[in-house]
Amino acid sequence: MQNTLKVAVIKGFKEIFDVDIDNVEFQATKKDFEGDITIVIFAFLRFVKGNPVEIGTKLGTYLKENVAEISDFNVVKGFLNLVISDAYFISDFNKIKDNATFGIVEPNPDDKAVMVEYSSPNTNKPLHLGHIRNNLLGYSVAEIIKASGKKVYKTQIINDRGIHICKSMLAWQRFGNGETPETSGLKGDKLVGNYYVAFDKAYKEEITQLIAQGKTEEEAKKQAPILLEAQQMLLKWEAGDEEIVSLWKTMNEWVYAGFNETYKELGVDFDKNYYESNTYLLGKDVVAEGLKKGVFYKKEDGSVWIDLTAEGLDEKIVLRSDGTAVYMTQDIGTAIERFKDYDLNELVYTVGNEQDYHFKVLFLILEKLGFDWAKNCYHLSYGMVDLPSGKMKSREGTVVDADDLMLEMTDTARTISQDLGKLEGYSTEEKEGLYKTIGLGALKYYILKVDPKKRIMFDPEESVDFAGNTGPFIQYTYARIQSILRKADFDFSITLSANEIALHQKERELIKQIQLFPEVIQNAASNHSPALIANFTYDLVKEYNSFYQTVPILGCENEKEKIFRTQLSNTVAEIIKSAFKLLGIEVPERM
RNA sequence: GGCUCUAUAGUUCAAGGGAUAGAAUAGAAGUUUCCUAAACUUUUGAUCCAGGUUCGAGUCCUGGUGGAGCUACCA
Repeated sequence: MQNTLKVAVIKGFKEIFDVDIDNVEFQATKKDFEGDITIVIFAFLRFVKGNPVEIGTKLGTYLKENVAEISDFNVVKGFLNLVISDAYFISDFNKIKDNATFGIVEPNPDDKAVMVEYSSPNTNKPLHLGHIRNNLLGYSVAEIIKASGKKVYKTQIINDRGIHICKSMLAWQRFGNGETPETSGLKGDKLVGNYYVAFDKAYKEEITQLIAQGKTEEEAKKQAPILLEAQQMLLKWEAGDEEIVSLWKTMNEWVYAGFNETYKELGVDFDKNYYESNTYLLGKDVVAEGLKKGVFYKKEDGSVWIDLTAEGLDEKIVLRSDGTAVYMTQDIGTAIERFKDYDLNELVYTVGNEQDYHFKVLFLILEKLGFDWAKNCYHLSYGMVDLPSGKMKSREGTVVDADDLMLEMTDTARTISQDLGKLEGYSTEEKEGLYKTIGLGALKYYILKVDPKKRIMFDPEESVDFAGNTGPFIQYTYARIQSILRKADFDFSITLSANEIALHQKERELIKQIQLFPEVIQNAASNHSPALIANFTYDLVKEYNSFYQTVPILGCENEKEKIFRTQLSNTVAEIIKSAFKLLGIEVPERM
């Protein structure tokens, strides 16, 4: 429609005013004014001198005469509001209702793919609320990009090596008495996490002792025997010590089993896992090459650096003086590896905003090394999840555990559902599945509706609601529509033409909202923002509920209107379902 | 100190440089003979401050102020 109008407007300006307009911008007409689509005349004042109202009137008259779909117009100040004919809306809606994948673009198999990295946990502790935001965002963005017509690979890099896992291993050796997930009944990640905490406790005790013996705090922190032992263990691991490597493998397997449970509950998945134990040596040869090319330089002590002061950043180390890799080295190597492994065009990193600087530097380095895909790397940066009690700190035990939180949400959904008592005739199993759908729907929607780069204040006690702009509110609308469809004992699949029905105002509004869906998906994909999908869906539901309360659907006496309104309901439900799928949220048939 | 992000109703979130800044929640008042009241309708209430650019600024620019993060030969 916009394209048709654009051509007509350009032609109109040429014929009426004899000027060439390069671009025309449209916006949806505000609800308080009559019309469907609006052209802002002010924007043309630099081409055509004169009174905006006069220009708008002339253009409106021209469009009404020359564009079949424009049935009327009005001009308010500098705004030309165009009224689009019912016939256009009805014929467009008929196309949408028969299109099962409306808004979703199939990927072209020949196109290069997008890789989305998210989650990327450490193997020394369970997933927490921060990981939930990361996982939900990464998964949803991957699904949205897929729906926008690109092939997508979901990946995570598992940080399975380093001093942190040695700490858990050491504590387990010392205090564990051979405890396993089986003997303790604990999830593997929880078990290993407990030993990480145990290490920290023992470490702190040793520090206190050393300080009592007269050391400074700094000395004590560096000299605590348990820490030195953990560092020894890391060296042994790097040397391939059989006993250490075997323990490392065992404990990591426990953690992976635990993570997989959490991922499954959360509804996220991955196409490929990268393990840091395999990738931590990558990147060194690239640094060597870069050194030859003069991208990097070497200091007297042998460490390698890049000077980014010309770009307004600092100098950054890329290789230690002992020749070992740092985080940046690995990331350089891993990025290159990924572009070798897959036919990629774009790489998205879902990582918290505390690493904004790191990724800015990383992308800049890749660009300087001459990789032209560097400009297609994107850091999907998101804000922290804050608790009323302050920042989450794993060492202080002030974290909200991912599994616990999901359980809590399901419990809340159960309580509310039971109070409402609407699920008679459902088996216990079906009910439990539904509580999970609703509870997780609330959690996911709550987190995804917020602009990723903003921080979220999360109050576990009360912040996740079931009324208002929430997941369950939208799920409820879907379930209600399913109820209508179950009761519709007539054939609502037949297609009605424009001369058979006249549109009610609420139906026009609803169709306009429905038509936006494909554009919203594209926008959400290019902005990497699930929040756009969430807020669109909420607007759609608001519009539908208003329609639902205003005009009778099954109770409508006019048979054709009844059919049309049922079709509208069905289409709204289909879009809710598609949109929520992109957010990783399920929709219930009943609730 | 330097760099980055952020600031909108009491609270949680919206607003592609466009019209009278929208929702939700909390507060006040109402609506169930049709389809699920987890709904709907009405109502009170906000752009951190000072400049600038523009026909037009919550949005862009400059300078403040508040909040957060980064500024490791940790990851």
